[in-house]
Amino acid sequence: MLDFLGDLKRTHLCGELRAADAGSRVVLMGWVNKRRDLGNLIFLDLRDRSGITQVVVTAEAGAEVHEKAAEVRSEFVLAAMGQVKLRDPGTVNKNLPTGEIEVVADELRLLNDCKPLPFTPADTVLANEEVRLKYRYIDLRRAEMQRNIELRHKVAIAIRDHLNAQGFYEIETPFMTRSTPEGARDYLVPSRVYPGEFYALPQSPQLFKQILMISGFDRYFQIVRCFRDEDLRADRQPEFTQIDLEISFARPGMVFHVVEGFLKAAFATIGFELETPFPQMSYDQAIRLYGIDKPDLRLPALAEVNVAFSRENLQGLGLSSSLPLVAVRIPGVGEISRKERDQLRQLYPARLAEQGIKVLDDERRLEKSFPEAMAKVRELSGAEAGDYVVLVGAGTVTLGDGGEGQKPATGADAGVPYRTGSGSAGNAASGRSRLSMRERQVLEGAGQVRLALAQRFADRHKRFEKKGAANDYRLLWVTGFPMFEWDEAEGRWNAAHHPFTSPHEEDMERLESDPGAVRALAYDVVLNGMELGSGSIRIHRQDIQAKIFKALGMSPEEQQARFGFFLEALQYGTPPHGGIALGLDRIVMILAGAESLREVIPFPKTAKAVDLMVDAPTPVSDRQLKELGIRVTKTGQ
RNA sequence: GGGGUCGUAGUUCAGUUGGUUAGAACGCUGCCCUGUCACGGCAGAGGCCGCGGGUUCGAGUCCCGUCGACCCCGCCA
Repeated sequence: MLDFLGDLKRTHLCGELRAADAGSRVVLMGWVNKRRDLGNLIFLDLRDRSGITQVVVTAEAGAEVHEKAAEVRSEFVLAAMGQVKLRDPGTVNKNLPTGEIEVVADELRLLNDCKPLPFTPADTVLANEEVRLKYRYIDLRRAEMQRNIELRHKVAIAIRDHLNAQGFYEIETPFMTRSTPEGARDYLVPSRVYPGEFYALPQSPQLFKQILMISGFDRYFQIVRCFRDEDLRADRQPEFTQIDLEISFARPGMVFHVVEGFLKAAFATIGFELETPFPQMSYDQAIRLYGIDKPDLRLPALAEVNVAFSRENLQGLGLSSSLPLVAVRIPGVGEISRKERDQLRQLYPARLAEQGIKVLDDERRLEKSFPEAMAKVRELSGAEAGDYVVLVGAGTVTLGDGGEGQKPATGADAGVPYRTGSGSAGNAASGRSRLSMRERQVLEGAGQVRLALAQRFADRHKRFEKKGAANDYRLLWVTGFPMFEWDEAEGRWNAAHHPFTSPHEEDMERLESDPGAVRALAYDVVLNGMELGSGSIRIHRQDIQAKIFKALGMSPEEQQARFGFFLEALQYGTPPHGGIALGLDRIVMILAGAESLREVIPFPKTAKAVDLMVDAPTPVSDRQLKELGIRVTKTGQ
């Protein structure tokens, strides 16, 4: 028999009571985390989001309350009234913040019962994720999920407070907007009023926030949901939350300062003091030192070790002498058996072999053949005893075993500047050392080997623990990204960041002559190998914006059709501006020490973009389709 | 789209070389128990071995297909 709440009021939360409260009369309300029924003595662990308090019901308290207590099961919802009592010294529970006291109940109200559960929040072994997601409301009761969601709240509040103090307005932008088929696929929303036409859910509020700058709001931010219809990963959900901001009259340094400020505040929520400002590194440097544009600084950089070998020795090893030979060092690995080493080879991306990139991982054998060179390699890479070192270089022979499907990379050793259509333009002109396509392949290959090994040996070198479980937060800015990337499939240039990014002022005249050499005023903020956010100084002049669209192969008509409203807006007094967007989910994931975004999103989707709890997506009725003027030609099952 | 791991009771898992009636723990039901906090004791219920097909005298186990969860590649301006 269930009771009504009546006008009963809660006096305390379940995690609040301490020894000092002994003697006071309290009313607690919550869920039964666990019951221990000893017959005439029953213990109920009552739980709410603040914690757990032990409620004791004895037979002496009266038949009515005792019978109710005996009836209670896991996750029943009840109100317990009684007196706080100090526990006898022998019965104190040191694992519980409230463990010094208990509530001796003289009355219980059963506010609701609970069916036998698929799993309980009190379980020590975690249920399968499929089950957890289907019964997400139960899963979210678990202490860990409660902590994660609370942390998310605190981080969002800390960031809001910080940005507010810095003069930012939080301004909402539409969810139903225009499809701009560039980059990720859009989620579309059909229009009933205009059959055959669609709104799109925003991949980001990019154009709206730029327009807000045109409108004179000076500093905008929004903690906003964004949508991308692409395949998922542990760190990618189709809907995700961004901390989106834009600043008028901005220089990159201003954006950096703001981001550093609110990240400091976010990390403070877990009691971690972040050092600011963050170091900065150019894109080229990142590739050279780490073989990736989002370097994980917790592990040693790559070392170029060509000088250790003579040209003949390199040729003897089947390696190109004119391309980098890179040492990858993973500290603290210790002895590796032959069998282990063979297994490690499975971790290296298959693409390396196709590209003719060699991984030399038999150090003992190399030492035998080239003792001096290998000593030099260890010196150059800073290796200490127990560090695992493998060499990555470009093979001279790119014909594979079977000799098929492994065409030699064109211009292999020729030092052809990467990303130039012509293959010859402006290396010297820029005054910057540009990586050839082949050099980049070697360095990126080494970067991938580095990450694969780092992950494999995460348990052996403490500094690099699993994805989220960092004890060491290394942030940095990566700057000077190329403006364009050559799209092999489409045979044209793509915007590396997005087409509203301003080219570097010095590189403007190369827009047409040598697009591959143009740097963008774009920047990423990177944490332990994960891209937390990405931003840029935007184009604020219509003429430059049109040039960029043109460089991207967009005809004036197409520009007009897709971005006409924006090109027009740019002409009505647009201030210079720039901004950034950071993934809130990723930040919270890192702070929570979680390994998947799903652990910090209350209602996430599965890898196939399904919500298992509400079972979405679903087919819709013919009536709905008819109203929208839509005919379905292909169904999922 | 491709590769990998997994799918057995409500849950987490075990299940040998293909061989009788598929097990354990927790949970659930009933009984006992006044100091438990992973309470304890006794008894009991609970299975489409993801689904479909095949091989076989015989399939949880082998083969093919399919569905689902997870991880990775592609993809993610």
